[in-house]
Amino acid sequence: MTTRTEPSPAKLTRKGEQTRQRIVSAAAQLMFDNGVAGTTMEDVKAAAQASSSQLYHYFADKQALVLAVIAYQNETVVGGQEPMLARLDSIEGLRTWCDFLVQHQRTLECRGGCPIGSLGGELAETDAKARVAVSGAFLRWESGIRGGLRAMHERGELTADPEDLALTILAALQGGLLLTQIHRDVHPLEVTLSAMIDHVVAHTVRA
Amino acid sequence: MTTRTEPSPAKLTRKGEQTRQRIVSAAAQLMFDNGVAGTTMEDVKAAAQASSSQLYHYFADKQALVLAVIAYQNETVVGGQEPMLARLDSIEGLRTWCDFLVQHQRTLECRGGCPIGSLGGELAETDAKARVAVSGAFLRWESGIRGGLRAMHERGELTADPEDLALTILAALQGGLLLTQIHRDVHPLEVTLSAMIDHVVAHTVRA
DNA sequence: CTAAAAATGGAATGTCCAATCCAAAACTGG
DNA sequence: CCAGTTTTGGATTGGACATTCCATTTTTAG
Repeated sequence: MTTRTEPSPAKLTRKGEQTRQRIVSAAAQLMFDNGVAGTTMEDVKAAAQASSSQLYHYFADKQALVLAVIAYQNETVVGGQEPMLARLDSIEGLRTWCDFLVQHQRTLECRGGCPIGSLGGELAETDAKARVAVSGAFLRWESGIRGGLRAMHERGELTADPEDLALTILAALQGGLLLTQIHRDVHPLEVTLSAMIDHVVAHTVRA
Repeated sequence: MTTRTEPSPAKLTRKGEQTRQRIVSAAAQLMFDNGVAGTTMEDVKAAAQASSSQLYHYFADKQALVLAVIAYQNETVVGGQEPMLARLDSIEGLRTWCDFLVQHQRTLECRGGCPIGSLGGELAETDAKARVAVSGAFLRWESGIRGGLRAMHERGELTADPEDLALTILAALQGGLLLTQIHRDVHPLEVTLSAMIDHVVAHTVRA
């Protein structure tokens, strides 16, 4: 017998799937722009061009929608970066990734911070499920970073512990993003990531 | 003529000052525990043993109370750390500070994250005044860290730029705190701060 | 083609909560 | 001690917002 832990709404038509997606991505955008508390179900309804029935047909309540948004950002943000993370097995790849992150913040005018970190910070103390979901997203992200570093390590180019290094880089990124968001200035992110590159280089032996 | 930018409630009796303080510190604790959105004025009323009249006598609205809480945490958290930050002019002092931060998180069972960073993350996109206030608190914090590093630099013990280093350390601390909060595990903070110490040491010439 | 299941429309409900108001009490300065 | 100011009590209000409900339309599967 299979234990049904998830109250998944059974079947989902193609159309249903589309509507659900429309709701989730609209909610994700709104929550990125205005925070979870700053986003009402009415806002989501309007942005997704949906009705109350639709919202509550696909999601039991707002919390369920929030969980779906976290999963969505996990896929979008972390998943979307994985190709680039796969090239983190060289200083060159690391530089490319950092440049991308800084450039992305410039594009956003330093608004919103990290889509995942922001959700985590806002929900950690009020929604245990959300906290765990964000935790999972961070683990996946960390794992992506670790992959390349591990390769460098196994090739003997990196002397430091790839595990610790990956965790440090993710933390520095999160902190840099937060300061950049608060100050509305990319400088903190630039300096912090630059220091991380420096830090990795310091533990690298010449090619 | 003096421009009155602040709608400060003019005179404040000793008793009034006490009541105000009681409200702010109760609100600060609640907002640390449950977030701003998760804290209602009723909660504050109950915790501070105050009435509606009192809340709205001392604060125009919830946003004004939030600003007061940010100022309070600025004093409490950053101000409270300044004695320790003053000793950041040696690796020894840096280690002591980091140990304190980690130990503090252990005491809190990794709950709440950074009292200032959390407020910033939650409010940055919805309350411009709050964002600026948090920005100020971070600048003060950064300045505190920078002081000691600058001393080391001027003594010729530190080769790296104290400005950039201070910013990096603050970012790493914030990121480490966030990950520690989300994962409910001090490990991320420990590893990250440890890497920062390592990073500073790498730019230090022997005594 | 038809019955069951899924998707949708849209009004309605009830709760929560920030903010207001009218007095009354306590305190301050002269 | 007295007039003015500050502080407090506590009921009330008005709106925002999550959620529910019932009817209707659309889609799926056999």
